This record gives sequence, structure tokens and C-alpha cells, in this order.
Amino acid sequence: MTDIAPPLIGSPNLRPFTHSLPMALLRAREATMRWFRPHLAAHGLTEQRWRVLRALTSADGPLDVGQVAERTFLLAPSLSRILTDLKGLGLVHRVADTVDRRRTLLSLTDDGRRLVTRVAPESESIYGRIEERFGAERLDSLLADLRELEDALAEIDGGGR
Amino acid sequence: MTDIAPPLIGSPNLRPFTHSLPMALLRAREATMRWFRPHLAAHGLTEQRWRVLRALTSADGPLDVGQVAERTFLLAPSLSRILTDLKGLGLVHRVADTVDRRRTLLSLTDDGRRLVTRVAPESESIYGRIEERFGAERLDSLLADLRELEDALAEIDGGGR
DNA sequence: CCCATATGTATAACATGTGAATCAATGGTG
DNA sequence: CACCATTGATTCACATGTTATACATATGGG
Repeated sequence: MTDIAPPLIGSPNLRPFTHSLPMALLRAREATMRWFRPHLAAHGLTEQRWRVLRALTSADGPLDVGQVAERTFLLAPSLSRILTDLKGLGLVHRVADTVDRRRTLLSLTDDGRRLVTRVAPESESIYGRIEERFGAERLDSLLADLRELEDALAEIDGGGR
Repeated sequence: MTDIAPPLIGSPNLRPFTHSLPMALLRAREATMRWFRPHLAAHGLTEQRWRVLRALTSADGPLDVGQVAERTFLLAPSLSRILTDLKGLGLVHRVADTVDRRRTLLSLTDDGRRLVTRVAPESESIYGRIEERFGAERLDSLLADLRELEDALAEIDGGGR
């Protein structure tokens, strides 16, 4: 609408920065995380550690590393390190599966559960404030769009089918 | 649709993962970047290095580090390291401002400009494919929503004004 | 039972994210 | 001019992202 793309003398024809999807997603995410980070940091948590604790909280029983990776959207190397830290902090158990000994089973310790109980309410409250600022229905609609974008871009083949 | 949020026996009342805004933004961004990374990597570029090159390309003249940081949305420490790399690759100039000697002025070398010229077309083409998959108007609308989200969350004060 | 292969995690190596500290240069102010 | 708070950039320290590789255990033929 308002972007009239000046003729850019002598430079390749590149779309303006802030109008590019990756940058827009990055900026939106950063604007969001800025609200959560101080609260999490106050409890000695990073965003990623919190994701792991949440995944284990919402699970019925123990999860293996692969399941947690999938649910937290963390790559295996990052997750491996984070689990070492969380175990060091006494927040998670990390025991080998007795059936398939390649698997490591993960669950919260009592301390882990207590921490989640302390952190969760304020975390939800922050989310509520965000919802309030942007509008609840708009947020739902945005989430739906994001999911559809993700689905639309899921299979990479670029048209060669 | 199919997720009916079970009553979560005995666990804190936490919104399901994939319904949280930070995760949704993260997943959408990753789904997007998956399309660009192979192309950039084929030219020895990371996403962040490419952002710096683009910023310098679209500028009228030299930029100082602060300006590039703002436009690329990179934090100063990351940018500092990336500039060292880009200078090492002979893609950017990095000279002290003669007027205010705290400032470092950045500009593309001829090699840098040539590289941008080689990379840009395919990059635009990928963006075009993404636009095609998701729909151009929908993408515009999504970008507008993301920007408004960013604006809505810009000032952190939680309502205490 | 032995092997080749597949699978689940973990490590290595390098680049970036993030917050804090450092350091040089600048611009008032007395 | 000397002082000092401010600013621009870098560096430090630690956590994570990203890709490639290693390692152990499983699994399915011969």
C-alpha cells in the first residue's frame, strides 16, 4: 500500500527490510519475549529451560528426550545441554529407560514441580496483559495465521513435484 | 479443532504449548528460514551476515554500527563479531569516523557489492515462492498484524501509566 | 549368533543471543 | 582547562542455535 519502493539507484532490487517476513517474525517475537524474560530471570530460568519444565509439567508421565525436543521445539544439542543444567539444579530426573536403553526418560523432581507452581501464575498473568493489549480475538486470529503459514511452508520442494 | 485441552489433573493451569504466542512466532520463523538457509549457506553466508550486507546495500552512504544494529535488529555484541568476520572476508570496510572518533563507519567493498548482486535474485525468488504458497494479500495482512503486535507491546509498563 | 543398518542421545565446533562490564571519545559545567 | 556523566563500540561470560559427527543400543537379515 504505502511502500512505493524507490528506484534504488545502482543497488540490487531488494525488498525493504522491515517488510520482510523473517524480520517481522523476529521483531514480533522479541517484542513479546521482552515481557517474559525479566520474570523468568527472577527465578533463575531462561526461556528454553522454562519450555522444558512446561513440557514435562503438561505430560502425563515421563517423556523421552525426543518427545521433549518435539514439544519444546529445541534442537537435540541444545536440549542435551539444558537437561544437564536442569538436572544440576535438581529440577528434573534423567534416567535410562529400562526397556530401550538408548532412551533417556525425563520427569520433574518435587523441586521442579514446586518451581513451576511458583512461576506459572505470573507467567499466565503476563500473557493475559499481552492478550489485553492486542485484543484476544485478534491474538487468536494471529495464532491461526501463523499456524497456517507454518503449514503452508512445511514441505520444501519449491514446485518441483 | 481437535485439541480439547484436558482438565490437567494436578498440574498448574498452563495454556498448551503450541497455543502460546512466543512458540507460534518461533515455529513460523523457523518454517520460513528453512527456505532461505540453504541458499545463503551456498554462498558462505549466514542469515545475520546477509542482513548486514542488505542494510549496507540499501543505505545511501556509510552507516555507523548503531544504525546497522537498528536496521538489522542485531545486538551490539553479535554485530561486532559479525563485522569482524565480514571484514575478514573482505566484504565490508570498517573505518573510524573522522569527526566523532567513537563511531565506526561501515560500507560495502566492491566484493561485497558483487556478492549481494549474485545472492539477491535467488533470495527474492525464494520470497516469491513463499508469497505464492501463502497468498500475497494474506502475507501483507500478516505482516501488518505483526507490526501492530510489535507496536502494542512496545512500551513495557503493564498498564501503570 | 554375526553383521549391517537404523535409531536415540550426546559431543564437538563454530556462530549467535543476551546481559554486564570495559574502554575510548565526547560534551557540557564550573 | 579539569572534571565527570554520557555515548558508541567492543569485549567478556555464559546460554543457545546449527550442522556434523560420534557413540551406544536395537533391529532385522543371513
